[in-house]
Amino acid sequence: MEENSTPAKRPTIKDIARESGYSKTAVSFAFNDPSRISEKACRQILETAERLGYIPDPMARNFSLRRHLSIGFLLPQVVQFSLQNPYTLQVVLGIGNVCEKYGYTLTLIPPLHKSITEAVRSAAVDGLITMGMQVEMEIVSVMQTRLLPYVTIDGTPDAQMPSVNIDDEQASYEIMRLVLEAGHRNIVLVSLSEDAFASPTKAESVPNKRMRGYIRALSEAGLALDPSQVLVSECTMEDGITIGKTILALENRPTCVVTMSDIVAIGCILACKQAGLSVPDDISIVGFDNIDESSCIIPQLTTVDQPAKEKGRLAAEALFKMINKETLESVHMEIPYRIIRRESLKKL
Amino acid sequence: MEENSTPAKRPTIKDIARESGYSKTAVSFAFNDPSRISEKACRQILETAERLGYIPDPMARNFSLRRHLSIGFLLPQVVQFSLQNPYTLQVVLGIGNVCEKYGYTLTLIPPLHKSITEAVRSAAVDGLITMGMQVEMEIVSVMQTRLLPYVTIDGTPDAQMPSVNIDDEQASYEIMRLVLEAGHRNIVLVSLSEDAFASPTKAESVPNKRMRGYIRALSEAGLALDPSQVLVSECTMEDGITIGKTILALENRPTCVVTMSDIVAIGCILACKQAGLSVPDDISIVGFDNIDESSCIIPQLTTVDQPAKEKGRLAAEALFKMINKETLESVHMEIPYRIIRRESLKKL
DNA sequence: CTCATGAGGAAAACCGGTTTAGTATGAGTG
DNA sequence: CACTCATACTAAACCGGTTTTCCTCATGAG
Repeated sequence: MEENSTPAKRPTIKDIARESGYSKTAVSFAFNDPSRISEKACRQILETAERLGYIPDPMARNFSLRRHLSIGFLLPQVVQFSLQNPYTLQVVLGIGNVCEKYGYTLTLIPPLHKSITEAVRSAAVDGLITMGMQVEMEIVSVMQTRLLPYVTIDGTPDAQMPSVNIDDEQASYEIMRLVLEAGHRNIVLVSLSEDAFASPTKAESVPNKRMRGYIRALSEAGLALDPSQVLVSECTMEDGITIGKTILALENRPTCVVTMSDIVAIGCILACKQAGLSVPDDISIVGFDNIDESSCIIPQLTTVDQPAKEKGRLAAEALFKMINKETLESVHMEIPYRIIRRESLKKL
Repeated sequence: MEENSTPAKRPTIKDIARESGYSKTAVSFAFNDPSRISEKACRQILETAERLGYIPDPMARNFSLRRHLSIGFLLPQVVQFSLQNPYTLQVVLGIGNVCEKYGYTLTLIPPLHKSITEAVRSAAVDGLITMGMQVEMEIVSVMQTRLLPYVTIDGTPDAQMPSVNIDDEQASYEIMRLVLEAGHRNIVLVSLSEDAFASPTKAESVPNKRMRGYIRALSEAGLALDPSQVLVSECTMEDGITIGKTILALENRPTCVVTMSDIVAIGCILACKQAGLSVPDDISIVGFDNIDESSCIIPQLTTVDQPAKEKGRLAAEALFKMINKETLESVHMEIPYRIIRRESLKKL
């Protein structure tokens, strides 16, 4: 207010020190530990600060204290897709609740123009939660070099890689058995495209684990998997619709479509409805995740229930333990899932 | 790797300078502006950095460069509620897309234990987007004192308050006219509770503007508004269900419920379904926002379509203009809305 | 009276980068 | 040959806080 000619500059701790007649140290104490100075000094300093409009620079504080008070969530896809997938959203919610509890903010980190690697190099956070990460990835070594704590959800458990997962292979095996027991033999599988974090060896990626589960059930039933039975989809409803149309156009239309994501499954259902087909009378559809929408849509979706919010919560709690140095070793959490049988799978 | 006995410390620019035989300045140039040094020096420095596992500290860089490379979104409620409301989520998506474009991260800022004021004081961001903010609020003066650019969505336009809005009063007026034209006279209004940012004078808050629109339409039809006709709800589906039950228990059950939020309206619909009542045959329900779910639910919801993602986009674009000092004055954007007439409103 | 103690506060180092100001060297120029 | 200029580099200041170290002085105990 006083200095209205200059382009407006915030007062610093030094200004308050000078103006109040005390030292920088005293000003710092007035804000952080008033017991260290006299009441009179504290009062005068705070009054001066108020008068000059001084608010301690958060960046300078955090820099000095070597902390960010924020944890990062590395978006698996562009913002749009990531948050539009209810499964991912629930994960974010779980993380966010924990952040709230600890008084931290949650930084959403989109893959930058540059690259994900660059995003991780420059991320201003105390720890990072990622989805679908595997040890071989470049960003892992970046996080390690930065000594940045991290936890991955739906990634590959490893000594170097704290993780939160369900038993994807077993869950997939079980739901495929359900499909087979319902009498289906002509089945199309819809896998998920490995997203942003492309990796050389994806043997242990979630889509691969699930695929192994499917295949195991199929081969126990004496069925081999023909590559033409497998399609790949982005994890979006739009892509689910596209895939649905593709499937309906197949000359040998399957009796059941097994997807790795409810949001894709719902896309398929919509495609069927648009084509005038009935689910499950004309074609059965199976999902994965059990998002809220899956119990609302008609027909209700047969799927694997996995507690997304809980995954986020556990990952975040583990991350905070690491940030606070309460944990030294890499923890691996495997949480329960449930097979949910509903209308979209019909007995032949 | 070399120093495995000590508790692991990251090398700093000074270490690289010493180890490579060049100065800190040279190391800085090697990473930021290689043209300023010789190729040989650059090569040696980068090689040393690689060998020692040096990654420039983002915090120190940002501090030195006086920037955060992140913008903040002040959550209007706890994380859980904010992101579970599809309207808010779309706003976040719109903001996120712009952040992505500019290579910024998006920091979600929950109201801290401390207080929202404390959260804003210590937010490590280059600018802030808020919802429902009004000039009188304490956080506004904090942002001004911090010289932190900000834009509010669904807040009160003001010389001090850049904003993105629709014409809430007119939209509400129009949808209420629709209700009245359909013959309804026994109407209950469900307003929204003013959230976290309590304010002394809320004359211009969005709920109040909408209420004015409703009242104008009502009085034009010769109807006065009895306070008992107005209920207040949190902006969550759960609270919508509760409100719905409350309404159904009224002795003089209304023929139409007009809400200020689709998510609340959907809650009411669910409450009606649970009670075995038909919407709209037994009771009509009207919403606001036109979230995606509103066109999926049965009955489809009569509502006001407002472009949530676009609101987020515009707010973020304006904010970046302010951050980059391209705009000096406070901008106010008012964008179009559309009245959407669908099944949930029945003609009497 | 002497000495230990503790309170209150200041000076300076520190966090890890960027940037300004300045130096040494060698090439080009009239 | 003296002068200018560009190149390649360094030292030191700087960003705005926190924290360590140290000084001074008043107080109370022995």
